[in-house]
Amino acid sequence: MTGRKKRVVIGLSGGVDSSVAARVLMDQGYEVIGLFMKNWHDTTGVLESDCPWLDDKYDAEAVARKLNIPFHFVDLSAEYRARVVDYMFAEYEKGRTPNPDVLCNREIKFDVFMEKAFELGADYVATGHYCRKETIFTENGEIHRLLAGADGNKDQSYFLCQLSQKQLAKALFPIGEMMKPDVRKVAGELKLITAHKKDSQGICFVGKVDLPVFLQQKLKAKEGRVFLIPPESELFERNWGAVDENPTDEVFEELAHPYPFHPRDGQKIGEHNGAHFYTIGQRKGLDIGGFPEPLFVIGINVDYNQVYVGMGKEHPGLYRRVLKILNEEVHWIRPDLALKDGESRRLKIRIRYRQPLQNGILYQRENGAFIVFDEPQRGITPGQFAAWYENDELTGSGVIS
RNA sequence: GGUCCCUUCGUCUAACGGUUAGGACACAAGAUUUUCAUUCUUGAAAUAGGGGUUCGAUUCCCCUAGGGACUA
Repeated sequence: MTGRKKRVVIGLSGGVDSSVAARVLMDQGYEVIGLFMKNWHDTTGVLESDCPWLDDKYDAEAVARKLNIPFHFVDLSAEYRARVVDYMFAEYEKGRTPNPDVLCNREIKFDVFMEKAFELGADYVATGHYCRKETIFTENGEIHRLLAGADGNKDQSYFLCQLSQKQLAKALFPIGEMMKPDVRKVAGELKLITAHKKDSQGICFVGKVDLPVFLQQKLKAKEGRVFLIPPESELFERNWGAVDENPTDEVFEELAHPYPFHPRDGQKIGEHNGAHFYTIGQRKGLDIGGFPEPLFVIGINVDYNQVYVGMGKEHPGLYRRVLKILNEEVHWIRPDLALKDGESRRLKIRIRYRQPLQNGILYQRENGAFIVFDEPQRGITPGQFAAWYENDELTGSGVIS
């Protein structure tokens, strides 16, 4: 069983994190191979650089050379478009707000890319994510735990919330124990070209985009109306407390439902360019001024092409205590910890990247899973992922309905 | 048709005859952020037009262009 070194393919992105991750693997005694993937080249709606992927490839290659590891290149553009970008368009078209990067990890990095890595003889696939994996052994076999990164400020476990045990089994996260400043420091000491490169932002592989422009490749703009809903609307008179004691399925369903706005609930205050370009909680881009406090999107209806807004950051339309996840969209990274119908468990949840973990209870019912937060949550947005943690372990996630 | 009252950044508005004409929202640019958002900082931006009176006019007066439950 000894002898040959374990071979790891590291996804070199051309950034600092994966660069240092490669080095860490070498220090840990693995045979390391760098593999760069090209996933996107279209620049429609992309701000900044015209050809970012080529710059990144150059940097990744330079890093591989510096570390003296083999470098390979793979073009996954077709798969990325089919499994990430098309999903994005489809979700926005339905009036939901997708998280392409979560899909990118599930469908590309830890699927198609992983397959390519295996073709190179890999035992494991590594990435520069700030998160940790721990494997425990039980009588039922190995169980892989996805843990938050040691650097609480950079923890990226959220983006991996849709991974499976099978994917996790082959994954390594070399920098999960490190703090970001230390990663940069190491890169500097190694004189890696990526040492002082700015962290990437925006959609992974695509970059920072002007979303309406990007989406207009596929979704057409069409003028619709914007309605202002007063905070005292009866729509907000929900008895949130009902969910704290023996809630029925009806109570769950009612409280987890987005507010059903209708034009008669408010007044028309402007026009927009397509309801599917907006998301819950959004402030910028409405182009409606003159109100004493900012307006936030509190609802969108793509069937009637309507956008509903509320004034002020405390508007009740921005808050809810309950969300629903369809049964088929409940995903347990730890199937062994999955709740059975009728069960519930107290845990911590976040509904977007970098949101501080929130206390709440997950209820598994016959008609779906429901998360009840201790405190009302701002901007619960259909299409986004709710990820739940038990201590510092991400045990499951699901798409918000 | 008469006697009145209004007119300031894109919008809503503030300014004893003396201010770099202020603020909020919107917008823009940066910062933060491997989703979408949020948040933070900075910036650009106006006295309807024309005449007066005053050392000095957004402010007072007079004319031309847009709104008001007094008038057979």
